[in-house]
Amino acid sequence: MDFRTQIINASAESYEKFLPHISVDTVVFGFDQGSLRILLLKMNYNKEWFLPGGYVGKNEDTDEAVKRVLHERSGVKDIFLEEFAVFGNPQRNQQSFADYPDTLWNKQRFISIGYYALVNYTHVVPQPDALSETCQWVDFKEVAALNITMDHRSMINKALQVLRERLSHKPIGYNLLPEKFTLPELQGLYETLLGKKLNRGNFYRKMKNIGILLKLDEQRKGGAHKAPDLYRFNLDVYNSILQEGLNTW
Amino acid sequence: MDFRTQIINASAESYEKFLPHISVDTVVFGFDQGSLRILLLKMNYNKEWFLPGGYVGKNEDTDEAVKRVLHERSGVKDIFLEEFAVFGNPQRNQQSFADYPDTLWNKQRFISIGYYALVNYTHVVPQPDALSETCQWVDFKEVAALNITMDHRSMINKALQVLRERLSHKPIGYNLLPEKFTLPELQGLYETLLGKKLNRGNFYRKMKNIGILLKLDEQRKGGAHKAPDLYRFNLDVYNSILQEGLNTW
DNA sequence: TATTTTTTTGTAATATTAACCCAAAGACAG
DNA sequence: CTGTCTTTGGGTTAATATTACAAAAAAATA
Repeated sequence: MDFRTQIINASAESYEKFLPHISVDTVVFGFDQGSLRILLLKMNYNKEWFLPGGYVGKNEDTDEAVKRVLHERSGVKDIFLEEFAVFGNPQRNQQSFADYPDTLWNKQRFISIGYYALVNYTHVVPQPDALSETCQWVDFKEVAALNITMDHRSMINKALQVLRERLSHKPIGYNLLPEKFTLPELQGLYETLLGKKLNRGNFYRKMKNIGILLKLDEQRKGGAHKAPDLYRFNLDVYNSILQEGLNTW
Repeated sequence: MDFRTQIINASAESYEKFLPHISVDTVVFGFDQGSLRILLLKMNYNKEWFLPGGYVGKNEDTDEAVKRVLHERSGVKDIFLEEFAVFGNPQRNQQSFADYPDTLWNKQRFISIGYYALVNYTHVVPQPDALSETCQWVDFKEVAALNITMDHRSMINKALQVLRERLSHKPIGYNLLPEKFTLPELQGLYETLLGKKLNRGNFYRKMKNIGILLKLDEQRKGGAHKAPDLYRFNLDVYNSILQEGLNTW
């Protein structure tokens, strides 16, 4: 079955199952070896890259819709999700599928709800959908060079901007790091998310003062040089700060 | 024309003009005499209070839709707006209009995009719509005692929570205060938004260090006691910080 | 009308606390 | 031993909290 037939068949089904005019798109952040990565797909149709996304079932919660879509793309359930912006320009997907009939599901005007997700890189098995030639992790630094569809580039940038702002109000790391991790690894995560270096001594002290770290009685052996201490998060404290926020002012 | 006829007539028109299943609701914040107020309407139908809101035209930007709605409710154009959350629970408006036919526009499942607006209290002339008995400013402290429809109370709380978080990354006041204002007034605004007292000396120094204030060569006469200096915002600096954000970390 | 009282503003001086930077000590591989 | 990386501690600077006080203006008093 060729791409055209596929997408026209899917169209009819989508009108049945989903709310019209509403889509969700997700910027999935992963962290591996000190670099920030996002999950992208590449369309068969026009070879453009795009974010994992989908539509909201007629009786489905929007958050659940995103979780369903991400489970299909990554094999992971229970993903940490937050809405970060809505993209409601009526022209945003106007040029898409120009050579298809106007009644095609995909040619509707879509208001897209933007989510970001934080996932453990190692748990993800990227799975392309039927209309994509690939689904893979892309280093954030390489995103600038890609041909990205519609407004998905600005979605990515906005997601990171909002994530950075929330970084000063909420703890982060539980969803991006393995269960046991070292302080240099946590610092590396913050540095890549913020895009700048932080002072080591201050970072250690700050993290310890927040009170979300539990030092384990073991160390990460095997690497060259001194073995760093392993930590895990104190989930009680972590979650309560996620709720109440760190106070500024 | 009675309420029932009215709403059924409006229904047909809404199906023509608006995107289905999508609504916008706005928490309009105003500031007067040291107290925080929000704009609320009271439904004729069931006497419940609700936020000014509406629907998105089939070829209208979501932000524009909110501006249109707020212009109708307040007479004000060029309102400062930010999206703060999406409310997508499929049950959120389930009980509404139980005694009306299922085909009624208002009985659809709606995913609502939540905005907050910051407006100059004195510029607003509240205007009820055809289905409401009143549209008025309500002191934020009195909101808790009101009978509020659907999830609009949690919308209000969430709006204030997000606004407080953004307060440490963005300047505020230009949209809520008169053009010329005093430092005690600005401090009062921050205190009511944050819900706590701030130290005078530190607040003064902090504000002056940010560099968004211009001290005028005049004072607020007429009140009792010492006449405070008048200030206005340095809009160039103000807007650039709105864009780039105040840096934490 | 002149003077005092009261209250708030604007700012300075000081103490306390937190953030920041640097470098020494500890640990481990080679 | 040596080099490199992790931790920790000390010293410094910046931010915040506390206190104090003079200046200003309306209101009260004489």
